[in-house]
Amino acid sequence: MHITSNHLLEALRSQGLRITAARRAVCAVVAERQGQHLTAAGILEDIRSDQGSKVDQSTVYRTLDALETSGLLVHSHLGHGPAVYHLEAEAAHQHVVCRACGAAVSIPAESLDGWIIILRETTGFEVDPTHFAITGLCAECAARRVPAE
Amino acid sequence: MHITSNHLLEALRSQGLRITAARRAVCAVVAERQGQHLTAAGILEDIRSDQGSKVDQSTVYRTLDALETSGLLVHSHLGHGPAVYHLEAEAAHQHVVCRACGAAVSIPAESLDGWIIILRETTGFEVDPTHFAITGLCAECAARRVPAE
DNA sequence: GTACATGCAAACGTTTTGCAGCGAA
DNA sequence: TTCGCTGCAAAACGTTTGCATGTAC
Repeated sequence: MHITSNHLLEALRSQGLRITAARRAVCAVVAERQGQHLTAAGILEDIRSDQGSKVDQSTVYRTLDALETSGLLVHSHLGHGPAVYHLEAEAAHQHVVCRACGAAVSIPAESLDGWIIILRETTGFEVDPTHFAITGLCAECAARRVPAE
Repeated sequence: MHITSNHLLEALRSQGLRITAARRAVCAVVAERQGQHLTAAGILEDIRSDQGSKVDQSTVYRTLDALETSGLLVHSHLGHGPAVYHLEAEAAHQHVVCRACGAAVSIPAESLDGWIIILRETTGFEVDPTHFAITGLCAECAARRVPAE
């Protein structure tokens, strides 16, 4: 599934919001970079360099917020650092991230299915199976350290 | 298992650190409030009200950091807001965080044990079972929205 | 006495907010 | 024309750091 900038703008319009140059710029970057982990700062820089236009950071945050309200975008806080945004409709990219070296390991999606179902039955919580990051230590870093932190 | 303030201070001493009034105050709160999700700000307030003494926030952070180095304390980032601290010796639990309302649900660590073991055997990755949050929708928010499945 | 720890204050990175003017509808 | 949106600047937030003083050992 491919989301275009127009899809995003249409979602904003259907919320009764106006289509402005700033919102076009943000949506263009979000559509262009889909599949990546976007940060507000990264989007801001893209707009400045790729498009040469100037949009304020507060406007970027406000637009991302509107896109989240529309349900097309979600953000997560993966530990330290800025929040990361990605399209809700993106393909699953489940991975675990090494907190020491930053390496990402892909894991089979099905392996968690049973647990997700149990969690839903016991707590009502709907785990988002398409996107979450788990931290830990990759094989290399685990061998180098005694797990502590 | 009950951890006392002295356990914590002893751990600091064995790192070659000095026992000071500020560290006593922080350890007292951590020991007293075990089982709860502590924040740096909450610890600071406890010290001020419960004990009437004054400790600077930077000292609280530095002491918590030292306790983490000792391995007795861990912290997690549950999305928005401040980091939460809890004793390592406490019953391990995962945090599941609602991406809509930010509510955090604690779940027993054992429910993931099988999966963690499989992951270690297949990829060598050592999941840190206390330091990650899984995103999803809590029961309330899931009921309010139709999940874009 | 000598490191080390502290309080203070200021800096930090990320995000939010107040406001006057601009611009989409 | 109207009200929503914008840029700007400043504040808010949680956390970290530099430094002179204080204190455990």
